Amino acid sequence: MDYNFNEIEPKWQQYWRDQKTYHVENNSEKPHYYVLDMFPYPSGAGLHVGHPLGYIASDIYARYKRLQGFNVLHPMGYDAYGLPAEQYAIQTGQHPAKTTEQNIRRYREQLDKIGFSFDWDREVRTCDPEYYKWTQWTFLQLYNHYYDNEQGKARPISELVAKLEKGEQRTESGKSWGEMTEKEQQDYLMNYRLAYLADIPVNWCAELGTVLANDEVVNGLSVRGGYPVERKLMRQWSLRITAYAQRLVDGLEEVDWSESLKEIQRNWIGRSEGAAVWFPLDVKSNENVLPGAQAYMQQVNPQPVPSFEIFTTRPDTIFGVTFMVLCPEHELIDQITTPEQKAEVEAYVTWAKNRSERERQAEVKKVSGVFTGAYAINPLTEEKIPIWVSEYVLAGYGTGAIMAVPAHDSRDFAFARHFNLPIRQVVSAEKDVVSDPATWTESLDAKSGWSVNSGFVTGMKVKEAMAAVIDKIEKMGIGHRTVNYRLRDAIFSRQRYWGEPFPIYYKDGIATPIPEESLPLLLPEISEYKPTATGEPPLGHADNWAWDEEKCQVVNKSLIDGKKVFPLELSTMPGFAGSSGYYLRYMDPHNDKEYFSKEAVGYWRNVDLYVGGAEHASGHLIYARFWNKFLHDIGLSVVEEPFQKLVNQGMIQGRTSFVFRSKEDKNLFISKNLIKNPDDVSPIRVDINIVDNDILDTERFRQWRPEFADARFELEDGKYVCGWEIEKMSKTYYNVQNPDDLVARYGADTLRMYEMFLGPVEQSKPWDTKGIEGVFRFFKKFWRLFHDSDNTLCVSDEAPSNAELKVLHQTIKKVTEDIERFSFNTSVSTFMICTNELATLKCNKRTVLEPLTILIAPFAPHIAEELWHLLGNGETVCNAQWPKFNEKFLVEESFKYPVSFNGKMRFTMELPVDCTQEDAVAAVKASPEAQKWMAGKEPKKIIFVPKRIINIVC
RNA sequence: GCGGAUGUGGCGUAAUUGGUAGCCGCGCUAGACUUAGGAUCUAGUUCCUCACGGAGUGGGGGUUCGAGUCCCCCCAUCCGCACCA
Repeated sequence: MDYNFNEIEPKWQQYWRDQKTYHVENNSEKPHYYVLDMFPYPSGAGLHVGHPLGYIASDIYARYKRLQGFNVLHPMGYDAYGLPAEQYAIQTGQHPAKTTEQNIRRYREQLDKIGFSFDWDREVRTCDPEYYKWTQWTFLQLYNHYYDNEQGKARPISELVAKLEKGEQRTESGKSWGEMTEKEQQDYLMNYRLAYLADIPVNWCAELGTVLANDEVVNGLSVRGGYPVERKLMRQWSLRITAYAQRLVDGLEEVDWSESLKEIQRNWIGRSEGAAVWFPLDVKSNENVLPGAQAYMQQVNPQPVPSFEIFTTRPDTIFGVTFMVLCPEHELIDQITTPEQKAEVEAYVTWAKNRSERERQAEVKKVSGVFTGAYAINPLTEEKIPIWVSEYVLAGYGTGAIMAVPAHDSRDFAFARHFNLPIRQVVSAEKDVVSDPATWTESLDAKSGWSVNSGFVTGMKVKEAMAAVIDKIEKMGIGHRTVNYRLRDAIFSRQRYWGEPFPIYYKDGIATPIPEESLPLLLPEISEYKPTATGEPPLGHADNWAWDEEKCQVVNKSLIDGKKVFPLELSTMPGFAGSSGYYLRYMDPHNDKEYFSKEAVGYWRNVDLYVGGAEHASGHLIYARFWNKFLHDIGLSVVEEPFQKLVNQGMIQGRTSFVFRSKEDKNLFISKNLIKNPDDVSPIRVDINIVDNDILDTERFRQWRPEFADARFELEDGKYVCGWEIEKMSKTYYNVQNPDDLVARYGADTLRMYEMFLGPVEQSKPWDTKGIEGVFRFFKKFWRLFHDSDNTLCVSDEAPSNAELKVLHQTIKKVTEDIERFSFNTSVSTFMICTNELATLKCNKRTVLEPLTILIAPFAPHIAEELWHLLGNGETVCNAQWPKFNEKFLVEESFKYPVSFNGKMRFTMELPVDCTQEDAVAAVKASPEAQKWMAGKEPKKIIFVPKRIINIVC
């Protein structure tokens, strides 16, 4: 064995540990660079080959930057709170801390084998009290701040109180601040705090026994586990992330992220511009039922006549309104419904409210609704329009009421058709072309064209009409320009055990923070991880879970007296709490006085490069941006956007292998290409470990499962060929490729290089072990450049030839450019070409090979380190200097030594515009430069275009 | 339905950024050395054709001296959102 990775890799991994090679200090003369990976949740299944993909890419970049002379922060940690550990605890009674600890140890072992350059001294774990102290601390800061819309940033809640005391800010109820009771004041402030408690409709998952955030629910099912989720009104902690909606949209302009990811975030925030308009109720036609409604509406809106507020993005279509629709939850329904319609409306509202999210979403296309009997007045046309109630209007968006323009909104159109309501065209695609909407099969929704039948805006383009209508509405005092966001506040409570406790206790029903000095508030031990018999969250089982205000400490809850000792909050924080600020903590992970010091954040600023999966687009990446913006407002983080450049690595899918069992004979398995009719066989997934290049190891297959012991095979050319399909990598599909096995067989360097060679980092691709042999072969060849056939070092100090130098400098140039563009697959190719060419040239010159070990060090650190030392260098290749390429060998010298990367050489010279092929050939042959370049050889082919020659193939 | 992305040999991919396709690797074919090889080396490998030659980057059109690359229209696949007024 010549290239012995089994010996090399553990040796240098130990060396790096001993020498603390990757230890990073917070101050340096060198420029700083921060490379971060999304830290993993340590699941019980361990790593599969998909996990390290991003880590390898970021490690290459971090090592490269270090060689370029940067002080590089490249940390790793664990997102250790989470549902699986708790579910496991419920089933087995094992403390989640214990399983988490075990899983972390396994992850660390696996990571270490791959040779990453993490500074493990900076490791953080979200479940560590040293760490979650600062998660709790940030929560208290959020609780103690509100968003000041005038200054456009978070300010201490005490400033708001001061304004209220001075009477500078009116309270909505009309009571002055001084007249309010303590409880009323606190309730009032809750409407402003950035972390607040409120009764809100939440996503309740009965199976998991907890509420979930919007991004944790997909199609009415929980992301974890896939259990049904229903809407329920509950008193929950929330984060007022909506206050930052505009800044979250604007900030996307500042960062270097992929367009698709920015787009996902923009859609999630869902900014839409439009107008809010008051539609007055038609009082005359409703007089008999309206005294209550009138009083109510006069109270909630400043209009002289009782009115409904609607939101629209198409104010230009206001002349086409033929009815109004309220959501079933709308508070005015009861008041306006006429006695004749009452029974029907109530039945509908009850039915709608009891439907689950899933039912609603599954039946989106079904039209339902009911007429209230009441009418409103279109404020511009003064027409009387009927008011309906329907599910398709959502309570959570806008005002829960819409003006319906069936001609120009497909949902309104469907509704109008179903209930036979009038449809009126007010926009035409081409100027002045109108038709009878009765003949339409669909509405004209596009925000383009011209207004028709629209009073004073008739003839205007849609865009102008929008502006004109809003101006008019504002002048009339019945509405205004406004912006709406789809983004909702983030629900922050979880009815779980394994998460950060809230540093909050309840004094006379008022949420009260525990003093900052008493943090962290430790997660208590409990006997059982399930909810309590009374339906309280698991923390209800904790005996030591009450707060003694005098002693400032946690005490047994039997001591609760309502005077000094009070109950503590029973829910815990969600997963995204701990992951929202971890990148800042890495800067100063052992600081017990502050979240992180001003010096540390002043030096590192923000993450320069963040690598991770795109699945966090609408979760973690929004929450972290919000978190960071808040910390920026209160003067902690120095850059508003936390992640400057973001690279999303693609998912690695599994390639599942199948055997085909005959339906007639249970013991007969037919090779893929011998199947006559697919219906005659049933495909069965087989473990990819007993399949090699789609060829089944029939012996091992018989041993794999008892039921296959008597298997017989119909072979082609003596082989059993399996079928395959690309699926998610999962244990149950037997298609999981474990990195440890590959490291054992080929070494970490080969695994690293091969994962990069697979294709662009950003692309999702199936795992396929086939090609790894090629990379392994490359390393053996590379090793042989330095060694004789008897495996002794054979590097010479002779001066290299220009041909050799040309190969080296081309490699330096190409690899440097590739790393900068994050195109690691092409760098691997470059190394292979370089090695092949040097082997052909029989190059063994130190001045060529030594820089090469540095170039390959980011990709294959172990072999690079070994060769570096074999060449007689001390210290570590990790601190070497990245070689610079010399143009001389790329341009001038290439004339003499036309070694080329793709078998073609390029030569450019000026030619007349009307030059023919013959003229060009003659001109080339006559040119001294070209002659020099071709070095006496005859050109085989000259490809030219007017003005210049492109390729000359010798 | 809306939004985003992608489409190149048997397969993963590359293409000097608009320059005359298929680099590198896998696989395959032939050969060499070998007791043997799933080791190593050499040559070949887009397709059609014995060959000459021709076709060719999902399909169709366009711009250009020149298009895998730019523009328009389809088709297919993947991802995200989904009654958001």
